[in-house]
Amino acid sequence: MTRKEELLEATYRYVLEHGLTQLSLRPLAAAIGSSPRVLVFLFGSKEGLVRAVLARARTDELAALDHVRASGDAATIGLTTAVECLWAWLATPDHRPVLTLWAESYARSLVEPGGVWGDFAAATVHDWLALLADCQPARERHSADGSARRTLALAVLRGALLDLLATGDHKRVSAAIAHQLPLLRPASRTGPLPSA
Amino acid sequence: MTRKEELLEATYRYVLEHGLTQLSLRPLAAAIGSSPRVLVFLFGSKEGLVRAVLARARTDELAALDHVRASGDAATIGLTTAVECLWAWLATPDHRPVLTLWAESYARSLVEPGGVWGDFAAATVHDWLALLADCQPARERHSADGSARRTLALAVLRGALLDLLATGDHKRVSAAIAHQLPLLRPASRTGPLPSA
DNA sequence: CGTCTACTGAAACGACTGTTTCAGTAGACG
DNA sequence: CGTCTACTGAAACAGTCGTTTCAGTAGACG
Repeated sequence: MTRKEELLEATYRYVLEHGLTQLSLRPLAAAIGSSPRVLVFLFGSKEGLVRAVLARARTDELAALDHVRASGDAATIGLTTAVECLWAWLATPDHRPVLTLWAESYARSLVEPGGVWGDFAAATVHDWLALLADCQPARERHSADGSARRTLALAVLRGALLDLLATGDHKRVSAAIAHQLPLLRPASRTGPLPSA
Repeated sequence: MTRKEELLEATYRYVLEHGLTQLSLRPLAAAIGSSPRVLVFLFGSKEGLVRAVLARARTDELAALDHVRASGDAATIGLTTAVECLWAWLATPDHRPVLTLWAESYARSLVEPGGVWGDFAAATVHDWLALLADCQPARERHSADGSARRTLALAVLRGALLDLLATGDHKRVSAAIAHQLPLLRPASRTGPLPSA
């Protein structure tokens, strides 16, 4: 592992604790045992460092998504199972820092669309919708109804995440997700079913 | 209207365009025709000004909530109508700046819980849950099931808002909300109903 | 040995930050 | 008129910011 990779990992850990929008080179360098000079030398500029951190965070996010894809042939598990699996990942306490960073980056890209943060918000919406589409049966996937239903599934997950990050009330929010799960079946079979 | 109120309104408009976390006194003062000296004199400090702006934004938010409460005796409209009404407000293009500011403040209070931003995120979750509880029938309101269902309603609204702010795809997101509406009826009557 | 490349510490640069100091101005009151 | 209070413009203060300059050090190669 090169020195650059080491410093990126250390910076990533620092950012998970202190946030990214107010990141400053001198306090960061002091905390991770480096210097502003070296950080700029290795990453080109502070902007380059921030980009690298965002890319590093994206690695974690994509890993979570791939974990869902790998939990069986995607198209067979359906939205319900996908949401269940994704929520299990989102609600894991260890993932809280990276999810807070995610929320911070999302909001930042809404306020300042251009520049370093770019279209982070739109990109992540697209990523997650693509995953959910992969989990839908082919016929449902390409229908307007299917588009609305995976959009709904994503909204429930994102909204529940915001609630959980703010209140920490795992029990209440997970109960809400549990409420929603049976309602994500194909439209022709909405409502309480005798079995799957 | 005092000079202080005028400057607060001008600052509020400026913040809706430029964001709040990166607010700086000199560019702000230049844009609204004042000076850093006067802003500090009137609001005590930059922190005092930020607090005043947050309180000003809260005024808009509470006005929207009261608008729902006033649209009929709250307890009689139910979660479905409440969500429908709230989404109409959230999806109004004119409200986009204040909602972006809301998302920014929400994320900021997650990253830095203490200080100026305080418990903004937790407080706003509580406000909205309280409104939704007001819209539930008394018996449902005090049940664990009712708590989960209004939590779910809030999550859908918040998640859909994040999607809309990032993509602007009003049609797709509103379709998702429309999908959810019939599913928010009391649990004993979940699923497609013959009528209300 | 000499030389070249990769890397890094210390310090300085200019631009910005919130805040304060100082010197007023404008208006009300006696 | 004098005086007092409320307000404000200009400038300076001390601090931090990202970045750059300069002067090296360490190691590889010939």
